[in-house]
Amino acid sequence: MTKSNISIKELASILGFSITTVSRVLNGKAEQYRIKKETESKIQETAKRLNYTPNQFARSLKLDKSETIGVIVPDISNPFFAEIFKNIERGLKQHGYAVFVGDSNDNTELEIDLIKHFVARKVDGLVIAPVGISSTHLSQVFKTGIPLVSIDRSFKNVDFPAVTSNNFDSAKEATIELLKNGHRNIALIQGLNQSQPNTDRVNGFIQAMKEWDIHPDKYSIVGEGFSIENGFYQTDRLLNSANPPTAIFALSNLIALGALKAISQNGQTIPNDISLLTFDEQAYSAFLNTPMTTIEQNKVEMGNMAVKLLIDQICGRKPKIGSIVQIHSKMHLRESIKKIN
Amino acid sequence: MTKSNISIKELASILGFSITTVSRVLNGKAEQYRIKKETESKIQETAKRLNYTPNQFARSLKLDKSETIGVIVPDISNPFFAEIFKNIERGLKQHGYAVFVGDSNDNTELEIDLIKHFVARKVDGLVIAPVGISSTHLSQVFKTGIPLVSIDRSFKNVDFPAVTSNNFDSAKEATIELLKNGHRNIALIQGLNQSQPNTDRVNGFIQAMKEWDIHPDKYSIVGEGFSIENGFYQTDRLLNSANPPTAIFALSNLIALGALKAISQNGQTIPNDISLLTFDEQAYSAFLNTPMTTIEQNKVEMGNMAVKLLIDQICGRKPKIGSIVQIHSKMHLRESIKKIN
DNA sequence: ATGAAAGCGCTAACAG
DNA sequence: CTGTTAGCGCTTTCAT
Repeated sequence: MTKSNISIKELASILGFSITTVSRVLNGKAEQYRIKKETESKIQETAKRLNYTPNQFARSLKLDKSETIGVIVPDISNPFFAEIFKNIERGLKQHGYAVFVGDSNDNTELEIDLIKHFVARKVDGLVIAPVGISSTHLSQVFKTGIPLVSIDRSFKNVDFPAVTSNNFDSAKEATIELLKNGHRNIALIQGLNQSQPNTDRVNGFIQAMKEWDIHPDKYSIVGEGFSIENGFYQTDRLLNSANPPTAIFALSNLIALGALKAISQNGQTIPNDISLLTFDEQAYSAFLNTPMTTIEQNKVEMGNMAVKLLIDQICGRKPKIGSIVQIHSKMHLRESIKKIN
Repeated sequence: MTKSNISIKELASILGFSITTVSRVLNGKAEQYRIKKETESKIQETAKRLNYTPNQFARSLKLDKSETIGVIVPDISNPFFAEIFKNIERGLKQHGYAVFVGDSNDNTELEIDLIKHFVARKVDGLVIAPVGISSTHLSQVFKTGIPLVSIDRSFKNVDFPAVTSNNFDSAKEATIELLKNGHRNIALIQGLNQSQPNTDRVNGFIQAMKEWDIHPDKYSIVGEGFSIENGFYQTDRLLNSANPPTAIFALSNLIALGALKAISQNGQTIPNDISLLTFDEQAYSAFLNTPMTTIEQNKVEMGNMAVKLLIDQICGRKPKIGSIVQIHSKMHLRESIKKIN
């Protein structure tokens, strides 16, 4: 239904030049084909005056590329993904791409569906924050030759590049912060088991404990999802257990929110009764009654790197097999950790 | 660079039918052209087997429509817009559209730019959460025949439809809640002056005051932006003024966050020292030290309605001039308002 | 019940 | 320095 604009053909006939010449000028190839300066400026000027815009479909059909990228996230209403996305969109736009978004709603079927959809529309590349654990569908598209980068989550034994946070190191660093403050009986509330970021974080936690010679009997690892409910349930259970922890390490902001609720319902306060530390800096983190110590993933860098890795592929620079770029996170030390002896 | 799929031409030659026949079957027009059942099923079957997918560009070029919608938001990392967007994307996908997103970064120039970009890509329609106060560029595209609906903000004297919250009514209702609890000296901290939602909310507030016969000298309206900084600055000022308010009504979640900080820095607590009420329900609203009373806009309904209004236009149902659909908001009464006498 | 052929708007190989 | 022309993959008018 879009109102049809002027075509290159009409433009040519109005100007009295051939289609080719017009096309060349409009594609910045005047120099290359030694087109007269006068001709060039005349064409440029009339094109502008008549508000000529090239028909993308004809272009894409001819060139077999769309100048379009598909981005898929598990949940765009999650600020973490929204912020990453914002940076990806900005970067891609600067490179002249329009971006399709799909929200997979944390559902692999939907993710596969979206990929097909985008492939049918001949996107020049794909940036995907994958739902989960399986990656075969991703390898499949990548093998058909579509540039691809995965973000937030990576996979083993896979050809396409990924950008993630340094989950292992930052979890370890955060744990050490707890240890330095005298905590030993620490409870880690984890997110989705088996997902790569969760595994890395858990391993970082365990490594710190190992290095400080804390016996596994001393601490606990519980939980099974990045949700408020999981955070609430586990914290409530921990607080009412025989040997409640002195500190809780939550692996996501939602888990922390659930923990907050359980702590307050149990009549306890942070950090007097219990210390709390969490992944994911949020706008409100510093504004909670007790400003929260958090680990902030660098969403700007992650987005930028994803764009770079994608553009590299599009320009024919093949990624090193299994290349995973880790972006450094940053800890915000605030008042939710109590020093004990 | 996308790996070229099989074309209708190849398909035809493999099958031994003409391109025309194949095209007809694949477009579900077998019946209409009385194509033999046998022929039809043979074509369908091979198409599926060879994994044929039509080339969208060729289709779009021929049909002059893209089955694509452009959506523009001022800030996708703002959960309010992200959630609305999520619903829009879902609805549009169900109608077979792919959706381009643009983030205007609260900048009208960028918004105009994105519109041009999307128009050049011949989107079949546009959903825009406009940055601001001017709407001439919107009227312009709409006049060229591109279906358009604006969301969150509406404009006067404009032909395209809009969906917003019932800002006036919900602000009035919220104010009355404060009044019923005995508050008179209320400070309203507003957002972007002159923007339609802000104006409506301020007017709702004033109307409530009028109906309760509260003289304008009693209350105050301050502030000039939907930001944390504005919330902090104004609250700090109010708390240290000669006649501090007993309640603050914040017109956005960010303003409330700033207020929270100022209140805590001044050594005061909610609701003992001061009551607080705010627009925008957030994941953390109920988890703050004092669970916050909020006004939640119905983002699901807003998104769905925007999709409906757009599809209506695409299907040729012209919108009533100046039609603005208002979606009802909902108040969450929690513990941040103190009853005083 | 099926096909031939034109044409959507553009680029690029080939031809001066 | 500029032009002619083929063809990208599809839909559709006109023929048969």
